[in-house]
Amino acid sequence: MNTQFKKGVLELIVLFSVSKKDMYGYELIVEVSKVVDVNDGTIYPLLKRLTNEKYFDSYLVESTEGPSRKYYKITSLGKKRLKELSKSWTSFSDAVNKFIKEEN
Amino acid sequence: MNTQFKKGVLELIVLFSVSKKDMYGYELIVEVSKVVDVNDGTIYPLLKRLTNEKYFDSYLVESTEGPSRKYYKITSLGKKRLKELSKSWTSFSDAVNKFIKEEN
DNA sequence: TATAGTACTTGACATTACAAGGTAGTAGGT
DNA sequence: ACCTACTACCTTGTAATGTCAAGTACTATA
Repeated sequence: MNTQFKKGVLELIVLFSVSKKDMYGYELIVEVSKVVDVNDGTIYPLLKRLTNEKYFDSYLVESTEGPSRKYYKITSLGKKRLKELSKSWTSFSDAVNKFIKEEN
Repeated sequence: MNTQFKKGVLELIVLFSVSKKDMYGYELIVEVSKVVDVNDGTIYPLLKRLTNEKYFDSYLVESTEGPSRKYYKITSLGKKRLKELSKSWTSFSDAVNKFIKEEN
C-alpha cells in the first residue's frame, strides 16, 4: 500500500473510530488495520498528539488479559476537528476522483 | 486545505495531467491548482524526481513569452506507474470513504 | 528602464509514517 | 521454574514528501 496516501488520513480514521465509542490503543490498531495497513509505532504517537491537542481525554482501565488499557474518549473539540477533517477529506477526494476520471 | 492529504496524490495528478498531453512546469502549476492548492516549489522538484525515475522525458521549446519551456512527456514506464497509482488511490479512497460514512 | 509575467532552481524546515526495539502483564504448556 | 504466545503500551531513529522563502533569468510593454 502507498504509505503517502495515508498522510493526514489516519488522524481522520482514528478520530472517527473513537467518536463512535471509547477505545484503547491496541483495539484501535486492530480496528484501523481493517481499513488501512498501519504500524503500532504510528498509532501510539498519534494518540499522544491528539490527546495533547485536547481532541481526546484518556483514562486507565485494568484488564484481566494483560496490562492496563489506556482508553481514549473524544472531546467536544475533537468532534469539531473530526467534522472539519471529514469535510476537508471528502471535498479533497471528490476533486481528485473527478480529475483522474476526466476523459480527454 | 490539509497539506497532508496531498502527499502522494500530487504525483498521481501530475502523471495524469502529463499523460493527456505534454506539458511544461508553469502550465502544470496552473492546471494542478484547479484541483488542489499547490506551491511552485513543490511541482518543480517533483518533475525532476519523476524524470529521474524515468516516468517522464523532457525537452526544451523556445518561448516568445519568457525563458524556454521545459516540456515533460510521459514514458511507457510512466504510464504503467500511472495505472498502478490510480488503482491504488481509488481503492484507498473508497475504503476510507466507506469507513467514515458508516452508521452506528 | 522599470515593472509584470513567465519559467525554473535551491536549501532549510515541518510533518508524518515506518521499523526496530524495549517494557510488562497474563495464561498455558513442559 | 521456564518458555512461549498474546495482550498492551511506548520510544527512538530514519525516510519520504511537501512547504516556504529566496534567488536567477528571460520577454514584453508602458
